[in-house]
Amino acid sequence: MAIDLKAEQALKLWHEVSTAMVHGNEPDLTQRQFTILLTVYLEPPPHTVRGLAARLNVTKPVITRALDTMGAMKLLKRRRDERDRRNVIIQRTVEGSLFLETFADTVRTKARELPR
Amino acid sequence: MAIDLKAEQALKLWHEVSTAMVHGNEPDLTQRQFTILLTVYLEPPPHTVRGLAARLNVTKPVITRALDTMGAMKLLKRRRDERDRRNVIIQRTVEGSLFLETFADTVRTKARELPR
DNA sequence: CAAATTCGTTTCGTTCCCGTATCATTTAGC
DNA sequence: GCTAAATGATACGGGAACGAAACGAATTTG
Repeated sequence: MAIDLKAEQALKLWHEVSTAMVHGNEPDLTQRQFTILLTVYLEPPPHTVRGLAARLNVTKPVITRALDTMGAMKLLKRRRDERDRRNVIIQRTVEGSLFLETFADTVRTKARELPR
Repeated sequence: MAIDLKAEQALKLWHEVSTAMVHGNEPDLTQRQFTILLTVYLEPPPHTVRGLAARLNVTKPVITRALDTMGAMKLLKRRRDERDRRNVIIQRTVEGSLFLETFADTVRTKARELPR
């Protein structure tokens, strides 16, 4: 059975989750950074700087900088591709998985509490 | 019937909507700006700078600047409170309503297409 | 009516993100 | 081997957002 949302429910869901994130003290990621993080965790590897840039329609430095920032937060990590040492493979971390699990829980809770 | 999402569905929904927004050429709002916009459109008026700052746990200049930015985009507008001229009332606009309607449509479409 | 308070804005200095252009390293082609 | 191409990182200048503090205007208080 498909997930069917009314327009107001959709907005309310986004509002509550966003408010929870802004209000809380979780890592403060930009829209792009969060999108990059989700892409790495949801789409099949391997992920490269170039691939992510093309996938999200942004320039390469955007990806490099996002990896710097989120790498420092331990949400992602870089690894050299040994088969072609020009490439950098972006990998998940335990901390990143936990962060996204917590986020998913927030979404689920807010969705369940949505008025009909 | 409550909206019941699996963790993976929640992440996937966020990912697809975020990707659509990053990829598209819609107004580029920060997380905070978008949250402010949703608050103004979803919660009962009147909305003041001070009220929004307290509601979202941010400083007042954050609200003032967000109103500058989003006001220039015509997503919101300011009005003096004539009963107490120290206050500024934040109001919706037609453009803002349209923008959020389009956004809600994106969420609904992505939710409906979610795998089980 | 003078002083204190409230409200939104502005200023200041800082930090972060952006796109363009360029760089170093590695690989591929001849 | 030597040049050309590919990949990711970096330098640079510009713009936007940040928090803290100070400010002007309006209102409330004593």
